[in-house]
Amino acid sequence: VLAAAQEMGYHPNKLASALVTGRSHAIAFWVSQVRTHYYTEIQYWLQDRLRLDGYDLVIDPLKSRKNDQMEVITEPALQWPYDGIIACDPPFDLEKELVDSTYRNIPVVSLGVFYWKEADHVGVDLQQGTEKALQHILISLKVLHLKPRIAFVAVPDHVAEEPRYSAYIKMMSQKGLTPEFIDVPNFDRAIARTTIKKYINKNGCPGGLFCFNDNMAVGVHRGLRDLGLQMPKDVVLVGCDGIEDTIYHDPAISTIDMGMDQMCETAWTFLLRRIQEPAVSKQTKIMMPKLIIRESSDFKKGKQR
Amino acid sequence: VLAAAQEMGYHPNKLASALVTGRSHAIAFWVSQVRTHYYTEIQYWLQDRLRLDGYDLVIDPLKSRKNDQMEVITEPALQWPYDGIIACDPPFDLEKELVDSTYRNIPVVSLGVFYWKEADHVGVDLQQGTEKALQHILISLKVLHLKPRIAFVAVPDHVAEEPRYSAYIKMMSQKGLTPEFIDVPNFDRAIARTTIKKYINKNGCPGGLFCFNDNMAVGVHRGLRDLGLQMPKDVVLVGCDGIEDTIYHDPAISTIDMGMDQMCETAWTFLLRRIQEPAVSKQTKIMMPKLIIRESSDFKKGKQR
DNA sequence: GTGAAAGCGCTAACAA
DNA sequence: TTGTTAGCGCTTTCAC
Repeated sequence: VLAAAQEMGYHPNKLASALVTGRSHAIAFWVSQVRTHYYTEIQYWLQDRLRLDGYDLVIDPLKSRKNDQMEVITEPALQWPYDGIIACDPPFDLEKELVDSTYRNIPVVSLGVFYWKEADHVGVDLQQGTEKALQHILISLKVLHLKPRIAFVAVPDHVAEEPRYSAYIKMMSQKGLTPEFIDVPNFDRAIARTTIKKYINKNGCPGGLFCFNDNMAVGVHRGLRDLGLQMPKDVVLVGCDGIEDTIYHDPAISTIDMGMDQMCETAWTFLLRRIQEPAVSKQTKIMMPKLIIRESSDFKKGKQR
Repeated sequence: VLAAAQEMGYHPNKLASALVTGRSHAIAFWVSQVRTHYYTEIQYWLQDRLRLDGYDLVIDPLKSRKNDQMEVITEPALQWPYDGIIACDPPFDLEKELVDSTYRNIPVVSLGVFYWKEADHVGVDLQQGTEKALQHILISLKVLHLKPRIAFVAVPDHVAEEPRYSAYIKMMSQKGLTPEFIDVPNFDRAIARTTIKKYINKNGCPGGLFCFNDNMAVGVHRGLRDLGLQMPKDVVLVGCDGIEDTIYHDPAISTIDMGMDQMCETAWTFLLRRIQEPAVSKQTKIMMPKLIIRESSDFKKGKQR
């Protein structure tokens, strides 16, 4: 009988079953910064993982094209009756939506550097990660006889309540150094590349550069190479996120590894648990990132070259 | 009234409406090679574009984890009653499924280097693209006084009925050169990196390297740099796909640009048309890729360095 | 055990 | 125009 059904091209209609059971087996993935490899890697991890449990991940970017090319934050569509929502670095102004969805009994788990403290979340303690990175940069600068000038490369609007930012400020004042900001208008690699070049031509090159994320670090890396600057001999570079690409640039880029695999795994465990047991008490985990030292900042490598 | 509905947290249930109208506004995206930036870029293009027309893209990878880490090709789930399917470089053994879905009246459009000739498709003529690339490599080799040894870096299983492969064979015999294959077990960047190093240590370095795709080109690029080889002075490198990352490596990697944006736009136009008018006659387009010459193969740059 | 019937939340067709 | 109703394809329940 089943074989005959197969032959006739029968496929069960998931829609109908979802309608009656109230379980769509669809999970929404909310992202605001879609077009960076960091979010892509997270998406892959999640997708792969959810599939093992028979769930689909529907990407629901919080940005979209208006008119022709502009990108604006939109309200999440939430059209499907999702069984759950995974919110990746949700913007703070979205908390309302998050409340709404828990009100509608759609479980939410947020993950990343930003997270929603009042619900299940998997966070990353970038305060510590950043401190380690800056300490490492300072040592490298000393060994390589570079000037103790460490600049922070970031998009100014995204710096409020930011652990990277506050750790940077704190560390600079602790060490008696002047904070130096290289402001980039957006997260584009191309913009980072041109911005760093303009900045250095105008202000000279800081000894160390700490970038908000790896995407910008890649752009900055390229800009430095355009100027013929060598890492770590002339300047020490460290990014943040831990995307795989950082390995393949030359020199390989040091970064703060957020441990995406663990982060995703834990977030999904939390969400699945809450789907199955809505009343379970709040689930929380804060992860410790790891500093990965590569050629772009490693003074040992610097001496050889 | 509508305001009141909003207040009470009413959201229409897309499932129910889809069930009755027979329109889910969900499009399946079939990919076999998910974890490369090429497919990611395509996914972004499509997602962004579909959203303008109110459609969701559900990623339906044709590979998934078996047991713990193995990846195997699975039958596409096709659980949702998709309004259409976008099949990106579908493997030939999947044609049966594609027939099935058209039989079930789900429109399919395939796009990429591989495509399904019997239905709507947007193809890319890589035969021509590869020829241009190889001609360019030959010129660079001559100008840079490198030996006329051009190797093709690819995964052997994926080379059957392949325009890159056949164009390479053809061009080599035309020029009286011996084809040289660097076989890489899979599409991983890490594998490409180690493989190229082993190969060169054993066989010496070819003057030119043509890589099956940009992902492998990035791995190869890194391997060459590990060996201290300089591009294009010591070896000339060209990839294929046109992913943005190729710009950011140093030296920037030459590539064959498939014109993803145009490809995606056209594919979606075709699919939407067929959804609205199922009887429309077969829609077909073959695009011409562009060779983008960058530092990794540009003899002009080569002389400066 | 096997079979009929109710109903999930909508839309579309029809009646008033 | 407005209100009522049938039914999309399943699952679940309840009767047999």
